[in-house]
Amino acid sequence: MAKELAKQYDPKNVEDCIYDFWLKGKYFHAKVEEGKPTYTIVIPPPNITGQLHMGHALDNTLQDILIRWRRMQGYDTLWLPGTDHASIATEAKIVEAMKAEGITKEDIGREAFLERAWKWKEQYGGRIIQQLKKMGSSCDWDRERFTLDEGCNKAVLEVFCRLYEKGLIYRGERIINWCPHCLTSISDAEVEYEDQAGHFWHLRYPFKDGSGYLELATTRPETLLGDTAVAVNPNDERYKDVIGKTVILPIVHREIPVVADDYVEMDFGTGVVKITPAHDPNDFEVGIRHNLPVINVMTDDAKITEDYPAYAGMDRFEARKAIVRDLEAEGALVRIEDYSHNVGTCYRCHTTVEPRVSKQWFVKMEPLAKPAIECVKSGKTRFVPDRFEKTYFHWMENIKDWCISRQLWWGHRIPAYYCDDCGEITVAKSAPDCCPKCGGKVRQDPDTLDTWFSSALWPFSTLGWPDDTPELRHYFPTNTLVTGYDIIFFWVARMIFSSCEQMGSQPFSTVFIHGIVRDALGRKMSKSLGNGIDPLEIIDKYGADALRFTLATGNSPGNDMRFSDEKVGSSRNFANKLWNASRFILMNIGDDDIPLTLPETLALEDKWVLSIYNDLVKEVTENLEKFELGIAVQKLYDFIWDIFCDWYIEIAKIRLQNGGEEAMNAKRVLVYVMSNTLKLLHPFMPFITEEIWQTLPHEGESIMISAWPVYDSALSFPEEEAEMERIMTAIRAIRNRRAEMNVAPSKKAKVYIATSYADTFGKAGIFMQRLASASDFEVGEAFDIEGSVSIVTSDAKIYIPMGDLVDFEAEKARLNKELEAVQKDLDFVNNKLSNENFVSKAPEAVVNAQREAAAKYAEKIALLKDSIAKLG
RNA sequence: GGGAGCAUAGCUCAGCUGGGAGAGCACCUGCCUUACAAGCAGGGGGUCACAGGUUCGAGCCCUGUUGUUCCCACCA
Repeated sequence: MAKELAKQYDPKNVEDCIYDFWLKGKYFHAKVEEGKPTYTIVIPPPNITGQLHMGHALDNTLQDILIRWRRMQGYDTLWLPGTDHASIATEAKIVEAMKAEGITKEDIGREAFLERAWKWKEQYGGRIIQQLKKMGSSCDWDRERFTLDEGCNKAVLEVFCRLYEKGLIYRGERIINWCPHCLTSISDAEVEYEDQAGHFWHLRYPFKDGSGYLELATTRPETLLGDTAVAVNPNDERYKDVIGKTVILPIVHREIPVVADDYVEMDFGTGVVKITPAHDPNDFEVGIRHNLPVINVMTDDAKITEDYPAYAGMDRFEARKAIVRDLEAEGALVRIEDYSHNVGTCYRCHTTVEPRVSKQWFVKMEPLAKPAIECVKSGKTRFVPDRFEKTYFHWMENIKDWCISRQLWWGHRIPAYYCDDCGEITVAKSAPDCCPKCGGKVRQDPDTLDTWFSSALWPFSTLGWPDDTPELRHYFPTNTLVTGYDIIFFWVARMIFSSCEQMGSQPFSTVFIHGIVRDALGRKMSKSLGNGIDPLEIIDKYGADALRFTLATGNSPGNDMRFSDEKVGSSRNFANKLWNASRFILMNIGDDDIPLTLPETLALEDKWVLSIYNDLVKEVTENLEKFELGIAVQKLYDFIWDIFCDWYIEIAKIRLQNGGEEAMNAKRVLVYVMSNTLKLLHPFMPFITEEIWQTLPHEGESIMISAWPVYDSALSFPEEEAEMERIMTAIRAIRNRRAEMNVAPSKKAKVYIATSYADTFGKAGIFMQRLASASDFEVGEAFDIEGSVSIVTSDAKIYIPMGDLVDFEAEKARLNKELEAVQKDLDFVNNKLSNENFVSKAPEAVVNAQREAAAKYAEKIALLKDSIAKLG
């Protein structure tokens, strides 16, 4: 039965085993129980290319805490897991692997490429799932999904067609962000702006009529090849006369007009701007307003086209140098100025994006944004912390159309079919045999959709939509979405508008936002810095519980946290503390049969610990409801370590040693408090709590399906709490005094307590022996002890005869010092109480508390004075 | 240019709706007190960034300042 347990807890022997036990019990599986309240979380699907990092570890710890807690509360709980196909990232990985073999995408063709991609997915896609299991994640693995699986594809096609029919998806030639490295368009959200040091090249564009020139500045001289106008502000007095004139583009020697447009700022630079509609979003708009030609001067990989033989084939930055040189030779270069400016880069590869005109598919956002804004404004979806709603609104209110087509193969293929004969475009869920208009041959659009298009449908596509499934009816809308603030735009916002549009309802009621996990120095963990900490290594070293506990403790909603090894170390110590507390209990109960209920007779200390435990239940539950996970876990830590271990167990030893019924009662309370506290801690530290709970007397198969404790007014004992507090104060005061005097714990001394709380202290004698090195103990109204140290608390005066150890002068000085301090306290409180305004305006409870404090201080002063007087 | 966060003990951070400041780590002292030295007991250490204001009362609310981090934005 009672096996010999190691002094130190070793998570390695425990965690995998317990996880298998949970899987075998099917405890993670959501059963779709009609009539039961539900609690649902869909996982932010990690990329199949990814390896578990601290961000995942935090995100999934928080989700698992919420899920486990709600499951114990009796909800029909679903945590739906899955992975994301991550089109750009995955395709890049496979292309790279092929490069090593010396082949390209084009060499093998689309089908063979996709075959490879799926193979890759089968091989590596499950890796991160295994890693999530190491964390203890209680996902319903029977319902694992993939953003590119059949069901998600069905949902994607449905949404695409619906939006197309409503006119909310269109195809058009627009200026988009192009990544010359990834060779695809990317959305606005996927552009990351970086401040880069660059230059301002001041150039001269001469008038055709020879009447001088216009001076302007550019940060990108190479785009000059595509200039089709020069613009000034219509209200700019300086240039009133040149509007409509013609200038000669340097180097190219093309004639281009001077146009007037409000876009030009008069007080910036010279007030003249070169207009390159094909390579600048603003210029593109200007071009439309003035009906300017659009001249694309670059290839897909950002090299100059054959149209400019002098620069053809040059990379854009190479071409820049060559063009500047030629400008200088031509006398068109005025000067070069240092200038730092914002440059857009690809979020994946950080290549400078090239704005480029091309034909792409777009989602018209404005009509979709409106209901999505309303969804949050009305409170159907709320953000925790709510300041992120501001971010969300700002983005939604200024949203532009979403470029959704990608020039990639790995992804959901756009369901648009073009007729080569008549040019008809057919958008349909399944490929038409021929053109519905002319019967001609059709071919499908080669492009795929932005990965986020399918992730946007995740909360309902994973539940079976567009089919009407029991899961969808039962679990949708979901409850909580847990994610980092860094993907509010990418994902959260898009799920909200997609759900509002397709489901007519919010996808989830709460968005619980967390920050990012930084390294010990506060730096973002990154591959290039090499400062990433591998969660799996941490688990290996300290255990998953310690990692989870650390992440939960550090969590304050929406805030970043720093991660360090030392923090996990103290979490591990806590796990060990828990382990040893349980060892102590197990050693004491031995083979005894311990009922799981509380005994009829409760001792003072029992009532005290139960009362505090009972409040803890209430507080932890409330904290969880408010997503204050870090506060909840801190309270559990304090209770377990300070209250239960340091005080209750120590005191319980007295009765345990006495044996008999007393001992049995103590055991029952120990088991009761311990196992119920384990339940409260279980969502945070699932493995060790299960392990201990199983070895303690228990009912049921697993702690993870046991009932979450509820507050019980029968366990509220405020009177006993106050009594214990008096005793504890006295014990602390004695310990303090002895420590100051450097008295070894082994040197026991008799303790006399003079107090008006004789009843209370009457019960404390044995505590004093155990916890305050008392050899003997006496309570009375007053004592007159020769050669003793006296200690004063607000409830009692304590004498400890120490004989020759006592230095009367020092003793007197100390007491006087203390008297002074207490007098100060009393003055402060009295000052408050004599303030008319305070007494009349402050709440009664606050005033009463101050009055009580004053009385205590006064009492203590009296006792101190008495002591001093006795010393002569 | 707009917006947001942060500033509390040597370090990392809590501090819920305003009622005399807390934890962990680190440090100092004493203890192997048979659950735990990954521990026990005790201790030192803070004009809560600065300046105003509201209030009987401000770490907390308001205004401004400074420092710092981040997000958004088309000034070529």
